[in-house]
This record gives sequence, C-alpha cells and structure tokens, in this order.
Amino acid sequence: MEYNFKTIEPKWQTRWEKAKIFEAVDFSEKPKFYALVEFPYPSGAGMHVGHIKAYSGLEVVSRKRRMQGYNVLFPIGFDAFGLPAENYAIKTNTHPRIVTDNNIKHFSEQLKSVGYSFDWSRVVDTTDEDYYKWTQWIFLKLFEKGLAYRDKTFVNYCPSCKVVLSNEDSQGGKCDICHSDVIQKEKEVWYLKITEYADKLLEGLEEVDFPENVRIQEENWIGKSKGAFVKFLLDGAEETLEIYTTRPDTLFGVTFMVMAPEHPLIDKYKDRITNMDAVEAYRAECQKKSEFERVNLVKDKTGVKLEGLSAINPVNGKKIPIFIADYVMMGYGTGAIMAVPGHDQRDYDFAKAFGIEIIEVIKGGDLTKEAYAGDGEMVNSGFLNGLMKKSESIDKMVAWLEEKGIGRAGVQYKMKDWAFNRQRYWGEPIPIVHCPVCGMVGVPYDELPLRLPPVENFQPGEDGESPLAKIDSFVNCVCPKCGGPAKRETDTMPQWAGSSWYFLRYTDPHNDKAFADPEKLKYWMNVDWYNGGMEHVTRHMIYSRFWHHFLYDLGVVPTFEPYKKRTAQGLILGPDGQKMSKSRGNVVDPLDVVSEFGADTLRTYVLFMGDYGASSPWNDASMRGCKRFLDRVARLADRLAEAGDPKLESPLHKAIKKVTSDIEEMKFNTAIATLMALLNDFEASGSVGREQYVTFLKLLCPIAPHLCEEIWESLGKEGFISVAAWPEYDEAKTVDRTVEISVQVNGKPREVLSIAVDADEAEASALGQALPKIAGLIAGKKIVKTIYRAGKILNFVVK
RNA sequence: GCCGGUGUGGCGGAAUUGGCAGACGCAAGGGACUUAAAAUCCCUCGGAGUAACAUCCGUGCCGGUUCGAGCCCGGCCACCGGCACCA
Repeated sequence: MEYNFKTIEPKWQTRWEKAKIFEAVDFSEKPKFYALVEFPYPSGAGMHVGHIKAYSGLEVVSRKRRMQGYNVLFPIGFDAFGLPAENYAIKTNTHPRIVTDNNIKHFSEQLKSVGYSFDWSRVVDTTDEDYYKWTQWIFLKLFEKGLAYRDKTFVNYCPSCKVVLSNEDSQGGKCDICHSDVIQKEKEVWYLKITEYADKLLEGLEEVDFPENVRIQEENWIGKSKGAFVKFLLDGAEETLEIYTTRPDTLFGVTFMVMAPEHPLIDKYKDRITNMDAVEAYRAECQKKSEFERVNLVKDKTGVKLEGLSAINPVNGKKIPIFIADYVMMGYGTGAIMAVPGHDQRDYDFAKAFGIEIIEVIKGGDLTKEAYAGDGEMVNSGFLNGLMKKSESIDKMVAWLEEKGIGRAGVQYKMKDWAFNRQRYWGEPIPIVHCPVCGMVGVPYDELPLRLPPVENFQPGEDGESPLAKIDSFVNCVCPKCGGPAKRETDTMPQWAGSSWYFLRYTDPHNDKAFADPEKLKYWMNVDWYNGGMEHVTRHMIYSRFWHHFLYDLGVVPTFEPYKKRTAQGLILGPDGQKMSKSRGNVVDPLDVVSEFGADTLRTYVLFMGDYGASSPWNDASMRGCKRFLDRVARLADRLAEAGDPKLESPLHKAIKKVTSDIEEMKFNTAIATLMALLNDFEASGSVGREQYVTFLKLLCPIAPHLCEEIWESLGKEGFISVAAWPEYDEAKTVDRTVEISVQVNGKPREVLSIAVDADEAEASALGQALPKIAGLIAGKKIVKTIYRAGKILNFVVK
C-alpha cells in the first residue's frame, strides 16, 4: 500500500468531521469520560511543538477510551483575552477582536491538521460575549458574598506593562509577561478573597489524584502555618503591638521586637519617637530598594531602633527595644515580630549586628536552621523549663497567653488574596458601578454581558489607568440602585478569570440561560483527567479550584473538586538540549513537520521521545525513525496471509495487554516500542494473518489514526477504525509455558536455562546443576544454599 | 537556604518495582540490490580481552544491607524545576 500522508490525512480529517464521530453525547447510557487539556492562548505565532505534546497524551487516551465504548468528552477552546493580542492591536492599529478572531481561525486549522479528535461543536472562546457574560456573573456572585473587595495597599506593579500584578504573576520579582522588575506601588485594587478558601483548597487535595510534586507545590504555595498571635504592651502607653509567631514557647528568649518599615504604628507614635528623622530616612531607603537588591542582598541585616518607644515582654516584664527593619514584611502575619536571636538565624544575625542580648531557651536548638523547628529541652523559660517536646511547650504557653488575655492560637498562610484587576482593554469589564450615594453596586444580572465599548486608542493611561477610563460614554452611567449619576469601574479582569471555569462551559457551551445546565453538569462533572503544564500549578490550578469550591458552596456545581486526576507533560527541548526560544534559534515548528513527514509521524514521535512527564530534546533523525516505522506498517498490508502464524499469537496478545495498560499509565513511549517490536516479529514471521494485522492496526490507531483508517478502508472494512472495538486479550496467551531463567553461581549470572514456568525447586535445581557450565563451576564445591524464584532465577551459593 | 525531581552506551531512552542491565528507536560501521544515488533488506554495535569462546570491568561518587542492588539504607557530588528574610 502506498502511504501518501499528504492526501490521506486531510481526507480522513474531513470524513471524521462530516460523520461527527468525535462529538460527545449528553446523557448517553455509555460510561462517560471527560478528558481535559489546557486550552491554548491563540497567539499570532500559531502552534508550538509544546502544544502537540500537551494534547497528544489525552488525545491517545480519549481515542482508546472511545474504542473501548466510553462516551468521551474531549473538548478544546481558546483562552483569548490577554496582553499579546492587545499589544499587537496597538502596534498595528487593528481591533483586538479582529486579531483574536484571525488567530483562533488560524490556530483551529493547525489543530485540525494534526487530526485531534476534539469535539469541535463545543469550542469555547473566553472573549465571546456569550462566554464572558458568565465570567461576569460569577464575579457578581463573588462580590455579593463579600469575596470580591477593593483595598488600597502596596501592589506589585509592572512599570513597563503598566499593570498591577498578582503575586502569582510576579514570581521572583519579575513581570510574568515582559520580565522587567516589578515595583511596589500603593494603589486601590480589586481582590478576590482566595485566602478564605485556603483550608478548603488544602482539604480538597486529599480527595484528588494529583502527582505528589503537584500536591506538594500547591501546599507550599498556600503555605499554612500554625502558631499564635501575641500582644506586647508598649511601655508607657495603652497600645499593644501584636505579632505572629510559630514558636510562642520561645517567648522567654525574646530580647527585641521588629516592625516592618511600613507598619502603621510608627506614624501613630511619631511624636514619641525621638529619632523620627532616622526612621524616615530608613523608610525612604527601603522603598527605593529594587526587587533585585532585596532578593540578592538579603543576608545583610539593616534597621533602625525606635528611640523613645519600647515594649514589655509579657512573660518576664522586661523592657525590650523595638526596631524597624526590612527583613520583616508588612504583608505577612501582623507586620511585626518578636525576635528570638537564640533560635532564629535572621534574628541572630540582626542581634549580632546591633549588639543585642541572646538568650538560649531550647537546649541544642540548632541555629544553623533558619527558624528552629525541632524539639528540645526548654531552659531559662520559667514554667516551661524541662519540657522536651515543642508541641507540649507550645500548648502550655498558648494556654497561659489565653488565660492572661494577651494571646491566642492562630494560623497564617503565605498565599495572599488574589489581585484581580488589570488596567487594560482586552479583558472582561468588571461589572461594578461606583455610585456617590450607594457606593459600589453590581451591574444587574439582566444587563449582562457588560460589553467592551469600541475604542480608538488601546494605550493604557499613564500611572496605570485603564483605556476604558477615557471612554465617557462607558464611564458615565446611572446607578442601578438609586438611579442617580454614577461611574463605571474601568478596570478589567486578569487573564486567569476566563480559564477558571471554562471546563464547566464545555458541558453545555451554547446555554444562554445559565453558565451550564445543572443536569448536564451532573452528567459530565467532574473532569476525569486533566493534563497540562507544571507552570500552571500555582496559578491556574489554584485559581480554578478556588472558583469551583465557591460555585460548589453556591450549590451550582455538583462536585467539590473540579478535577479528579491531574497529570503534567514534560517540555520538548530544542535539538541542542536547551529550552526552545526564538532568541536561541532552536525552535521546531510542528507545522513544518506535518507538511514534510505527516501528522501521524509527528504524533508518534512526540510520544515516543521518552517519558511523557519528562523533558527531552527534539531529534530530527529519531523522528524520521518513526516515519520509517509507519511506512513499514503500511507496506505490510500488501503481504498478508489468510491463515496467521500461530507463533504470533503470544506476542500479539502480550502487546494488546501491554499497550492497553501503557496508554492508561501515559507510558506512550513503551507502548510504541511494543508495537515496533511486534512489527519486527510480524516481519520475521512472514506469515501475518489479516485479523492479526487488523488487531495491530487497532492498537496503533489512537497514535497514528490517519494511516490506520486508510489501511482499514483498503482492507475493505466498514466504517471507521477510530470507533471500532478495542481488542481484548486472552490472558492464557500472554503467559509463557516455558521461560528462560538466569542460572547464577554465588549471585553471578552464568547460564540461561529453559524451563517450565511452574517447575518446582527440586526440578529446577537438578536441571540447573546438569548444565555443563554450571556443573564445572560447582564441581568440588559444596552447595550451601539454593535460591529459586519460579520463572525468574536459580542461584547456587557454593563454598 | 528550603521543598521536589533527575543522573544508565556515541545519542533519545527501557528494565515486570530486588532477579540475564541496555528493550525500542537513532547514529555509526560492514554487506546485498542498483550504472549510480535515494529507498529497502541483512549483519555488527557498552568497555577491556580472545582467532572464537572463556573471563574481567560497567547504571554520578563513597560506603552498607542482601544469595543477588540501576532499584533498598547512610553519606557526598552534579544538573533541572519551584519557593525564598513567611517570623
């Protein structure tokens, strides 16, 4: 058979689309399987090989499950709001709507050319008014429940993009989009109270099937710690200074306190602080420090003592000094700490630099650790002396603090509330009206979607003002509550909004009465298997789980957790082993591969490269090897025998078993290797039966479907192999009656013995000793022990 | 610094979870077919050693457990990813 992928690939893609064989059926009697891949941002650059690897995994699983009789939902869509389209629009003076539509069209054609079995009738586009209507609806619900609020705080601000960034978007102090240094800026911004769901986000992790490293990364990001809040009385004032600590039991070792430079108490007591000049100078210095300096010069402790203000250590009444220093952050805990230089490296460094007393309160408490977290005997600690376990000493101290009314047990999270607005045009408008009388009022539900107005100029304003603020007809409105003149919110939502619930919309993408029909949600949710990149663990995964938990509390989704199982594919590196990037010039364009070698070869190769979860470099020669494999498969179609070689039955049934389980475990590389080995056996036999060959094709079909369809048709088979029944294996045929086992002497493999799998030890031992080579090695020696594992090894220990 | 991961031929990678290390593919070398090339087919292919066997060495490094270790334990080294003055 001639395998001309250039003609057969488009041919089958068209036939699949016409026959609608990949469309999911709501409420089907078949068992449902919802496979989800992270929908792409439709960039102008088009598809990347990374997309191919990311989608090919669940593509193969979905195709196999369909053949196994599942009702599969395998959807695709576009996460199309965001800066690149807007920046391109600014540069070319084209409306982002047009840019986005073109990109989606282009991207869809590319995806189709790879032959993915997506259900194209359910495509979602986050920038579609019918979609973002419901994103706004969810926002209003969050607002109603007090989970969306405005606050004036220091925010991460990118001076280049002129936008406020969330913590997740400014990891490492760099803007996630343009990689310039992020600065701290005081601004009034929107927040979503994700911290209120911190415990639920942690609990949910216990019921889902996530890889261990993903779970741990999410847990670390949420960063829950247990400790206590303690109030220290200021000397000679009614005021207290509250701190958070994870080790309240070290209170006897506290010899000073530190406040963050921005702490509000400083201004309140500026009349009592006698060195306010020095304090102000230090504060100015801190604000000037770039993120680079803060990250790289962290080990040098700096600070200023507050003269004229001191605190009282509540456990011993001692007067202790208060400092301000930038190693204490305003954004965590209370913005102030009790310093225990005896057992905390940072406090120790500071105490050394400023000549402060150091008291040991835990015997052997190791100062090489940043904050000592272990057990140890309490000393110099009054009523805690002699206690050995930190849990006991902490409990006792917390009880004492609570009794005195100066402290309480508490928890803290590293995760902060989600900064939820951008000063950009191409995003969902936040559906809020600012009324001088009524305050903030939600746009009525029946007025959704609140559409983006047409604008001439997409440039953000100076000082971080949204382009929407310049559109008077948009800004000026009537308060929905009192009817008086009011102004609209002009910020838009961040890109993560639309992707936080898109998997729900797939279950009912054209509904205009609800974001999805409850019955359809009940049928399809939750997502059985979600595959995507590791880079989304701390953002998209946490955000979307948060929204889903919230919708669950509203009673509008049927499951607590959205995703039952999560997996992550590894990167495809450039041929040089480096991360692919335009600047390195090592980017491989998947469309070039499709046009030169075909989609089937591309699909086979990205899965054959190595462990699906690991990164591995692209290699053109290896890819050609996959083409060679498919060519050999095609050629075999012309050399079939009527009666198949019975010797091929065992390797065939072993292959069915292996490929069936390997696909479920995402071990695509070994599944393909198994098929290659089976093809080798077929060719060596020279007498491959038609049905044996068809079985092989079915196993290969999820990976290289175009070729398999073409051969299926050429063999005169009806319908599509893509929806033919998946082969079953006969367990008896997968088990060998006789096996070759290693015969060892003193643990060294010396010979190979062909023996019945179920032979007993006496028989194996006799046969083993009878082997000439083994007989020679044990001659004149005494067998002190014989180890036999049926079907595995035989080992003689001799002296 | 903390958390997670990885380390196997010339290369990408296998190894039923403690049982013949190197499946499968690539590259390389040799041969067949061809006027020639491409394509295809056959053979070799971890290192030392041998005419060929035999034998020895070999899974980042050092040590341990075991009849037996790529896999388990202890201690290092290197690289990758994430977090990072989080009290």
